[in-house]
Amino acid sequence: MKKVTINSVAEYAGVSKKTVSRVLNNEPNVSPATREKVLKVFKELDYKPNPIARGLARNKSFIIGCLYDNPSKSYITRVQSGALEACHKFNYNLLIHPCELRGDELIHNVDQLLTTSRLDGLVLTPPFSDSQELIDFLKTQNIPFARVASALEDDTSISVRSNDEQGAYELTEHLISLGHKEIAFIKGHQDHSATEKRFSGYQNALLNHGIEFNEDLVAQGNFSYHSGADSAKQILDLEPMPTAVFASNDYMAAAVLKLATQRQLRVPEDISIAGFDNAPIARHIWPGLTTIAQPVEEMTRQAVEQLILQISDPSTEVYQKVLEAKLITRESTAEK
Amino acid sequence: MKKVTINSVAEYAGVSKKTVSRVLNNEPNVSPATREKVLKVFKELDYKPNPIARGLARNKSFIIGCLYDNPSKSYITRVQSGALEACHKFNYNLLIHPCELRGDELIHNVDQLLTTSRLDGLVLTPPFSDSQELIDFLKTQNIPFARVASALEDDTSISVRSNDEQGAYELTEHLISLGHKEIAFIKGHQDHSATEKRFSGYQNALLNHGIEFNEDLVAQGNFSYHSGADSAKQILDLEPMPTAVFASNDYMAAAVLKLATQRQLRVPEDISIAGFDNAPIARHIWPGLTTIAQPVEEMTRQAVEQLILQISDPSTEVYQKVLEAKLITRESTAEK
DNA sequence: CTGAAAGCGCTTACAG
DNA sequence: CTGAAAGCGCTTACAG
Repeated sequence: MKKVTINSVAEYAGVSKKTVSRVLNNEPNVSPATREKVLKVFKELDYKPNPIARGLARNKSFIIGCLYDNPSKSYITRVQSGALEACHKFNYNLLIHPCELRGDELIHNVDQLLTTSRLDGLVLTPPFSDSQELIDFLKTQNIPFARVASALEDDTSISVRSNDEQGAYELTEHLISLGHKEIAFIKGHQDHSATEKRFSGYQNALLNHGIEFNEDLVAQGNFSYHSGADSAKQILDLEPMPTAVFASNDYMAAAVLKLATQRQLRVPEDISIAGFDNAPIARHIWPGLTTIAQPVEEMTRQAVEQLILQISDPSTEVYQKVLEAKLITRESTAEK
Repeated sequence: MKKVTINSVAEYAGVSKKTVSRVLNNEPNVSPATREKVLKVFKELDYKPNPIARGLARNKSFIIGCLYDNPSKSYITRVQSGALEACHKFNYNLLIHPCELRGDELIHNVDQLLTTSRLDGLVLTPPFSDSQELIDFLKTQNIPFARVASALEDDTSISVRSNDEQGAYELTEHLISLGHKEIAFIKGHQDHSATEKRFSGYQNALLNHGIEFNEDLVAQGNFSYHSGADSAKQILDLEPMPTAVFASNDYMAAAVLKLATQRQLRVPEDISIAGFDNAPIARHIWPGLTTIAQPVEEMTRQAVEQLILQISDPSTEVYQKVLEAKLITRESTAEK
């Protein structure tokens, strides 16, 4: 079976390969008759243009790379789903690249990625979207990128995030409105900018409602279930035990719920528990978790869509957007 | 900033571009001195070979595509993680392609994928690894592929799966050994071959222990949490209520657990619940789920590794492997 | 050990 | 409306 190329098609159809190319790319300036003829030959020979040859000639790959390193698997799944939606809309494909490294290693690793596969652009998710070093590197390499959920101020690059601080503020206010005053807090991963944002939302809500901030009620997690379990132990061992726990994501909140249940505590009667993200697990456990819905898919979808627009036309205005986060109340929180 | 190509390097170093190419690819037949010289120029000019040009010349892309359509997000995450491990080991990258379509649409969609991005190979996960139609298509296209968790008999293509039937048998036997006789079963998605395998493991265990199979105890799920919730309702409404429930995956088992808890049933005292897969959720909920550990990452890792070996050398023997599944007992099952 | 030529399968820029 | 030429940045096959 011989390979079918633009040359075989041209020969078979009795036209030049430039004409074939024109038909292929739906360009004007081809008479309807020849266009018909060429299209017919495409079918007869089952011709498939070679994307690599196209890529070389046009200096494009139609592939977007997605960089991530996140202990929450569901976050990654949602990121991918949003990214894929945007990619497929424009006939791009998505290459995934988890990276566990920091500093020099990170730059080297990304450099390697760009050397192995030519990518038209990169979408950065936390914590990479907050890495100034990486961003500077990408700029020197002249490779377009978009940031998701980044708190970095940089109006020269695409950024879509959600309002973490406001979300945390609302959730804390919700707990306060239920009569809670001793509200423990579990922080997220230190490298993620969302961690500080959520923490200050919590602190500000306390402040504005005249509740004194108590450092003893704060535990350091890293967004993983495991870290939530450690923090849960620390918090549930406090005397007196807080009446509510606000974890910076749903996985950690689920860990608190598990330990509380194991200790025969009733949730929410004995203790209220809330999370953040509205990950699937928030509704898969009993009681369902009160949480903040963060539009992860939508953030990523918009970021990638804008990235592709910018690739097509570098003069496109740099898109910067903040989406709303909203409170979802379920059974895990109740009046004190 | 001018682009640095093999030509600029050759010119700058005062050698032919073939020599540069040799150094680039670590080929022999270059004197140590010239090799040194060229390597130095690489650094000075910060030369990065263009992967697309290489791809065109060698007819390779160093990209593997991963096809999936699975309601279980954690399954996908595990598949990706195994696939990535193998890819990175050989300097390949991974492109992900979820596909929701069946029949003609599916073939067309995959055809489109291959037209947009040249892929060196494809790894098929359930239910695609069981689609004879897709497999036939890929064979006509001459594109290498590997099947994960497929029950299809085809010794001409790479296949790595785990022993679903044996796993289900062991889990059922575990429940029987605890004194259970009315064991409900929730089936998985009809398009997945694992569904029938697990079901027959369950049936055979009953048979071999002299327990009559009762169709009323069987519910049809599709591996999603939602379908598990529907099946749970059906099962827990039975009179008399079964004393144990075996769901074909952990998500569905989690849904049973949630409904049981909502109904004030104590697990495992009032009813034992077990799943399959050993997904993260199995240990994130309370009580933890007894389940069957399926080596999803390892299956995919081996499949992709073999795929890459076959791409490098088509004469490589076709790899076919069945991995063991093993019982993990947690708190959700107990003596009747 | 080294290199000149041809080619991978397309597109771009130009000419008619 | 159509095409011949050159080029994208590499590698392969061959010659010396």
